[in-house]
Amino acid sequence: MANPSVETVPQGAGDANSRRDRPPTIRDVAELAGVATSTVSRALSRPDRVNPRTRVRIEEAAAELNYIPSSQARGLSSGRTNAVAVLVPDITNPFYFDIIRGTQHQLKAAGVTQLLVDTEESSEMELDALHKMRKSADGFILAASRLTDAQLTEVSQTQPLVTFNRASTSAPTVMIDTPSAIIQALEHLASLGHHKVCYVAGPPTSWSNQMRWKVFEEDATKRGMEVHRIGPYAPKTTSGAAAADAAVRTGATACIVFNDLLAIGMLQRLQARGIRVPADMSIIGSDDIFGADFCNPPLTTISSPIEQAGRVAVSMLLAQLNPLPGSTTRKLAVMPTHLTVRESTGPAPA
Amino acid sequence: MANPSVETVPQGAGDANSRRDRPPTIRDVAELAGVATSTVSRALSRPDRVNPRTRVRIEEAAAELNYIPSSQARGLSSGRTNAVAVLVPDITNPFYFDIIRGTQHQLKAAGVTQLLVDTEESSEMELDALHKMRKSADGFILAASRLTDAQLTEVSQTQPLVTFNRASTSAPTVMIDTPSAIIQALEHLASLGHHKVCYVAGPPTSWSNQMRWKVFEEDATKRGMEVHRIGPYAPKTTSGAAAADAAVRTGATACIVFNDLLAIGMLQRLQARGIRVPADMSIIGSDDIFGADFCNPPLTTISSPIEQAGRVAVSMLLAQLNPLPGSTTRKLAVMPTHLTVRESTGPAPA
DNA sequence: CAATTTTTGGCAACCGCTTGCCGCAAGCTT
DNA sequence: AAGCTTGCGGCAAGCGGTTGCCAAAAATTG
Repeated sequence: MANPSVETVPQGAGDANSRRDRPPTIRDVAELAGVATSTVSRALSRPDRVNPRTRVRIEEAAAELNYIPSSQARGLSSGRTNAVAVLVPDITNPFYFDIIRGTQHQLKAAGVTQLLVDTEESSEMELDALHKMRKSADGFILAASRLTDAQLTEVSQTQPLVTFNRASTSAPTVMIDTPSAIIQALEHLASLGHHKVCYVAGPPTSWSNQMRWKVFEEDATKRGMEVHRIGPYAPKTTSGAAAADAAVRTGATACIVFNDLLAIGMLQRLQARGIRVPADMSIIGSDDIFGADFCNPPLTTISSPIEQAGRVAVSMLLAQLNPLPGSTTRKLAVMPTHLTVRESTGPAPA
Repeated sequence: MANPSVETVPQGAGDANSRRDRPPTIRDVAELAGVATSTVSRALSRPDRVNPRTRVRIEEAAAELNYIPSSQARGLSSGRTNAVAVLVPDITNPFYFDIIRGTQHQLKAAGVTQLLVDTEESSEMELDALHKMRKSADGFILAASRLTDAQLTEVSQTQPLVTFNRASTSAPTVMIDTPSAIIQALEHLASLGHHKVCYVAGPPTSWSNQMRWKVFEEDATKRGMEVHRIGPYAPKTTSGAAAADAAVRTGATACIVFNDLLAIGMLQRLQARGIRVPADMSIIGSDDIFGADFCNPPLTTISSPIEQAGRVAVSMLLAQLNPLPGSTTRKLAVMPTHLTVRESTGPAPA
């Protein structure tokens, strides 16, 4: 600093600023750096808009004061909240934990706050959250949305969002490659000699449930299998008992189950009833959630990179929020799936 | 309203307000109701501060416009954000999922937003989050804080917080009754004839880990048991293998493990090595997380109402934020624990 | 060296809401 | 009836930033 005038900023408050009780504001920084607040603001958000020298000075001042801009105030004037809301149908479900983990991770990396919302499997709550939070979030990630196509379309026109595991023509989507997964699972079952298969259905409003059933039916029929369907069941372990009993009653030798939670519940019930898995019945779950590897028997399941899906969803949303000139925003990401064969599947009983 | 002058507010925009593109602000509501914005503000936040008649009028106007106050703006002027941050060491750990679920639930009921932060088991990140978010959250819930006593004390002077599973003299705390739990577990083991017991330790910085060990050592010694200790291990299933091997090597016939994650990992390893649980070795976990009931064998574990603990933590924090005149704020809540005996514990080998 | 362009930083008007203070009108006292 | 509370609503000053606009300073040009 060769220029002494720089040091001679008007210091009305003497050293009072070194230890004020309130958190420092942009004004404190401005004063300390001897510039206007607008300059501080610019130095911090659009660094190339100010002279490198002043920028450094401001940065130093900010660092010295331990200044952190108020996201509130920033949001007020800029209209951006720097937060995105993640809506999940059921925060209790480990499947969503995985996705939350993914979004959380990626959001954090981007310096964006995650607002977590449990919509309790209800489209009303979902819509309500979407509405109430339109001001407090820059965008939304809808995991397994329960909204109708029309609702989804309407909402997506008002606010930036990306859906996860819910096809949509109106909004960017990241999906799990369910069709492929179901086909892999049926192939596995077929190779083990199963002829009578049963789909254990989840929530009727779940798009992925519908999708799974559709592909299941098509492909199993094509293979000449006897196809059954039971359900719907709530995607919880506690629903597993009913599902297991119903499954046994169909006479099927193998089940593909809507998700792991339900599958694990079935496992427990089957064991309690003395029905051996996989000797008497094979079970295939879906999602490969926490626990699928250590339940008894370990569950054969459709694995998908859920956490990664969460990250991708965030990336897509962020890309939508800050459109980069060159790149066009991706409208669809399909996450690959594979069958993780563990011990809940085996040869069809003779 | 007999006074016509009230109705005769300047209406520059005619009926343009019925369908503006931007979300309605408090001004729109004020205009529609024919009052000042301050009155709207009060009608909405301190209803008894305005005349019931005007309040109704304002409420109607607000409803008609579908008005939702901007939490940003509200926060800016009132200094409150209506959000609380929940810091957990590892969002990946099902244990914290339970507590998150509890806090989320209770916070939602209070109309407060939950800000979830993963501190990655690092006290620096924890401190950093505490600092960075001091403006964006009204209070903090520190789950299993990694902070030192001094840090905790200092922080708790600046911002409202409650700690969970981390004793603190400076901040309100909700704790799991670990001592009792460990004693119950040892009692259980003793009654099964075990004499050589081993504590499998978790993160050294974890207060509850230290606590558990302390009580374990005291009580086991008092019972004349041979006590071992191994660890520390990261509280993840993947650390279970090393822990299991080390445990076997101690010659102990029963282990009390820092948490279920680690215990389940040990179960897997022991099974892989052909060591039967509980015939050859008994295992007791802690927390009763998701999965503890369906792992193989189902895990005997220390159950505690974690989700409820989350709710209590929120209540205590909220009480601290809006002190009710009459009531004194509770400084400590201890959640009861009990031993859930499943199949991973059995008689000591002969 | 004057004229012109580009940088750089300041001014000030918000963003949407809260709140201290004030004044008016109505209700009570005596 | 005059004097005092009390209840209700408006005014206006912020809260802590951002940003369009403008002018001074610096760099470029002929």
